Amino acid sequence: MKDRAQRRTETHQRIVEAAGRLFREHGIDGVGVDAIMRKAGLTHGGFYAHFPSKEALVAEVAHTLLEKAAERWDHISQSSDREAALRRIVESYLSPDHLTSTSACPLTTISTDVARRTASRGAMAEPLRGMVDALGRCLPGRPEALAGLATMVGSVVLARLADDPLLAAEFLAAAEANVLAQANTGSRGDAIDV
Amino acid sequence: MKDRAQRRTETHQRIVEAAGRLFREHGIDGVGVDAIMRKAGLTHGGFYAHFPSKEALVAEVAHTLLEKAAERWDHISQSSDREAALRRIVESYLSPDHLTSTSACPLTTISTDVARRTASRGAMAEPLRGMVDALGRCLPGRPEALAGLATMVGSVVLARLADDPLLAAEFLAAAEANVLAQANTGSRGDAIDV
DNA sequence: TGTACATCAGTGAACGCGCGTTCACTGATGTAC
DNA sequence: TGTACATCAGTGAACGCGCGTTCACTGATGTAC
Repeated sequence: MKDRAQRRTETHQRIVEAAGRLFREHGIDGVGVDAIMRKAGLTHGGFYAHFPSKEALVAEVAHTLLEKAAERWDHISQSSDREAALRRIVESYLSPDHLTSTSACPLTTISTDVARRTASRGAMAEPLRGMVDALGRCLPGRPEALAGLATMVGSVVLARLADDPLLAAEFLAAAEANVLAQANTGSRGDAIDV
Repeated sequence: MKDRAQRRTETHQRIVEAAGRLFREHGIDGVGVDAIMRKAGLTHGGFYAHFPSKEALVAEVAHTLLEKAAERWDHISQSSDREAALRRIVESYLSPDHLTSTSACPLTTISTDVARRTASRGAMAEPLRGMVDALGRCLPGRPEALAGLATMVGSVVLARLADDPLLAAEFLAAAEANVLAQANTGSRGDAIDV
């Protein structure tokens, strides 16, 4: 029974992992159950031994993907050197690789799709709060964390839409300057130059 | 011949308009040609008298929607009172109505869908540059405009995802403070309090 | 330990359905004389 | 101005296809004695 349960869990995670990659690359409606199961090394019929519906998978994938990102940020934000932690988060989020990676942040790839679906809307809410909290630990306050996350997500989305490496790089650089500058606002002192 | 051409153009625009609303509300893959034509007061077969394919419509809708937004911002940004112009743009973009409106900015609703489709990728690039330029006229420089647009787009997307009116309002308020504060950065002087 | 039976993750054919697209057609609007 | 013909925006039935889901089944792994 233990082997069985363990294998089952492993397969379940393999499906979630495969779907996570495919959803981010082609959009949720751009990927069928068949393609997901093939990527997970299985056939489509077995899908319903693991999920009641595709919508249930979407909700789990959305939550899982953002939860992992939240955990990473949480870990980094525990560092005693706040500015270094902020720089680590911001620089990796706003790196050129993030624009094309199949492991891109779900906030920049499937957030609008997820928000529209009643079944999965809300699945990302809790890890989203976690990301705001983690960022908040590296910045003067909560408003800076909320705006900082928004700036990063928006710049990645717009950089992809620009369809021009130069404009894309400008978006990322401008966002980086904006967020890093927030570290020195409010009670911490005067703004640095952007 | 003039009546015919005029009627044809009107119908064409009616289809684009209907598709624009439906795409933003349900996503591009969430709306069929049939639904679009019915909303435009026609039957689905007539669609191909106006567009070679659904993908062609997607590209035109994406471009048209953002072009209109760019023109609005461009007009506002011509004002002599830069700060008032900025406030007009920012406050309307970050109003609670923007979260649920069927005429929401396409950058916050269909940008990821559009960016993924080879046929429509790039359709929004030119009006996107226009929006950056317009915002730039109300802010000290180009980096502030790029970051400001990213912040506004990101905060609307995340506010929708929050699935909680309070957190949503926090995102919008934080973004508003961030962008308005940019008006006083760089060569213009020290930062105002957020 | 060996045997008989139970479980159940995974298979693959089949389903109904809605999609994007095609096409023969209609009938109102346009042109030619 | 009136008549005959041409045009073409729009109709609606039909198409092939891929989707999400179902289901009878298989066979490896588990349990009972």
